[in-house]
Amino acid sequence: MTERGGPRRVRMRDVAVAAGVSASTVANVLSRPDIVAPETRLRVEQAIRRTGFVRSGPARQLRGLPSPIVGSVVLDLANPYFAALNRGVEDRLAEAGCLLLTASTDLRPEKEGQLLDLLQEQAVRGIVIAPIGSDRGALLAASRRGTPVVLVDEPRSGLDLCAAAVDDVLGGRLAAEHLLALGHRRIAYLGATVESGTVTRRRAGVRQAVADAGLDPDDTVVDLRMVLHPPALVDAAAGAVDHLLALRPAPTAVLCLNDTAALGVLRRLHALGRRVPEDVSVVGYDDLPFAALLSPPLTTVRQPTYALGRTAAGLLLDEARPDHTHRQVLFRPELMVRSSTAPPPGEPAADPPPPTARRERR
Amino acid sequence: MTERGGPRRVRMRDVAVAAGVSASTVANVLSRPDIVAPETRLRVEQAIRRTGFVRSGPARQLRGLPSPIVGSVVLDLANPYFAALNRGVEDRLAEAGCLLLTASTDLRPEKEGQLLDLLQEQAVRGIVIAPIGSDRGALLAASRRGTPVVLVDEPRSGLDLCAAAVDDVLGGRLAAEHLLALGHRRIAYLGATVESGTVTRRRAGVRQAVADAGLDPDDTVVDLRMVLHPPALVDAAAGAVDHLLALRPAPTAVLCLNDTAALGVLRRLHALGRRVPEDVSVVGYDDLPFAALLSPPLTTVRQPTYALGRTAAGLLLDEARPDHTHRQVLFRPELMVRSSTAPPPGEPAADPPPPTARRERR
DNA sequence: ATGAAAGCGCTAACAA
DNA sequence: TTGTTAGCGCTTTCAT
Repeated sequence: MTERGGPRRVRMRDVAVAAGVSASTVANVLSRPDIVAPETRLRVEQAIRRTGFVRSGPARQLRGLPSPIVGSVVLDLANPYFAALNRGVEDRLAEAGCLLLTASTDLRPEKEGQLLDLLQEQAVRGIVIAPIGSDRGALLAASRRGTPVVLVDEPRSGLDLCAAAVDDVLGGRLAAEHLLALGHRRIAYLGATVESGTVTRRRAGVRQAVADAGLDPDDTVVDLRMVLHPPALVDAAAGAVDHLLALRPAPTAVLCLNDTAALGVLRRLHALGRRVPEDVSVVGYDDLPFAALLSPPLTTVRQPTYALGRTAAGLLLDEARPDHTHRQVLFRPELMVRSSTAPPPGEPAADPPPPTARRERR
Repeated sequence: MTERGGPRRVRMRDVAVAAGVSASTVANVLSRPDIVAPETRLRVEQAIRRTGFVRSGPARQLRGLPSPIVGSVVLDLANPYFAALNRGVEDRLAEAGCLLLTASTDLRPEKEGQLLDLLQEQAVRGIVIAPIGSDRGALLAASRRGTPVVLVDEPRSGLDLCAAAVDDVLGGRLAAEHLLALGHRRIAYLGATVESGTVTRRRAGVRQAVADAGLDPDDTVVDLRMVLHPPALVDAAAGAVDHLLALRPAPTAVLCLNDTAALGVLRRLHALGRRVPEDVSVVGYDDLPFAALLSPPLTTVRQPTYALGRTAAGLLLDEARPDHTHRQVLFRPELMVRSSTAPPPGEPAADPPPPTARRERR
């Protein structure tokens, strides 16, 4: 139908011939138009358009020019949290003319390792990664070999890398302090058997808050761990509710690893006829757009997701500068108190929320 | 601290020297290990590990090997619909050892054009695109020049390209038929001033259904169009509610362009003290995970989002086969009837929903 | 202002 | 079984 024999890619040479000049002149028109005679330039530009020439990125990279591609490795791009984070990264990079190549690890360290190799093979400009494996060695090695690596959602912990993270321990503390102030003394923390560092650190924050309140974390905090992956997170969370309700003494509140899990928890509690927050209090994490509109509106911890992504990208771009030094940017999470939390059953009126909390304006 | 003068990338030559062989032997160890003497192979493999060698993708591409990178161009990756779609694309590609490079157009045709150029410049293996501009010429040109292009969320319409799409007209029809059967005779369609083809086609489906019911679409369907971009979608949708309520005669139902917009509509209606569905019925689109958990649970149109992404990726991978012929895969949307829709105020009991609808199991 | 030439790191055909 | 060689398409001196 169209030309036979596979559409040969148009090269600079072809344009040169079409314009009656040499290849280097074509190159000059593209890279330093000012040093080409206006009339020649015009001829070349027309030839470029006429032939549909697109220059070859791979060839340019081979010549030593930097790739415009940055890699992003997240836990799961279908998770709205990472989607928003990634959008922040993408936007900041776009301002620098860069593109973002994203892949999900599904919390599997071996997949993370493969992706890291693949990205280095592509000679990307750098990598933004929310790591799951504990193998920081591979990250350090990549960085040392010339592929800058920026941690996101994970603190620097003394590593020779840049990092953009949220204070997860604080996030856990804020949520726990809120529940403790309401009078809860038996709190479930819904995590997973395989979970990211963020989730683990928040649990530590919860336990800290409990200890600071003079209570024993081992008595007060109940560890609930979902087995993920075959079931979708929201369903696994729903399933966890049955375990929760079977516990004795029964927890009066659940802290969920994120809003999506809270969604599943609410669904199952509704289905079982338990009232939220009268019978059980539920707290989410992330403050996704839908959190404020669930029934009841979800108390949750807000993270500056998009800004986090932008910041990580900014740190990565900065690595190209000669005077760059690795650094960490740490954001603060914020408790959003809504209607899914209340004093436990049989408790008098609540204390006021702690000063760090923000009660939502209408 | 580490080596001085920038960490020079390790090349095949370096490995060859370290192993005391030639570069081609190293290449052979990597590409056809079986033709290398076991003992030599071992020496080379050790040298590879010792030196931290990573082969150069750009150089391989220049030699004519295909890039493992596929480009994905969506309207907005922060939109959970596209995030899920993209995850489908990513997973299918991963099975073929490919990586996905995603960028958002924000519904801006000029950004779409730039991205297309950038991706072709990178000599990606192919492009999956949810197009916004009407400039199919650029897509066709890219395809003809050797970068396969697969349309997603957009029908083929006779173009010489593959496409994976959902029947949007049908989706609009289903939603409208449901409302008509409930007795609604004045229905608002909440779209945008700049909207994707999907949204436009659904409106057409709505009008068709109305016409088929013997009513005049111009009287029955009210066009509500949000100005997007400065305000986030959910806020813009909330704002549109005020316009909606000012209309005379007032619509008794709103069809929203997606679930996120429906979120905003519900929020504002609640804030204004209107009851859903008693005063106004609301219908979303996409059936995102939170839709079933809003108050009230949202009637919406489900799309096979993840499958759509997988299919698109599959079509793209198929383009590499010599006997490939372009084709379209069309999915059917499905109406999910929940509690945000009911007969209009002052209407007797509802007719049963049309046979295409699915009433959710508890 | 333009062109000739070298070479980036790799692969594949061919020679040894 | 291993090594030699000739480019892939481009950028960049360095002539002209």
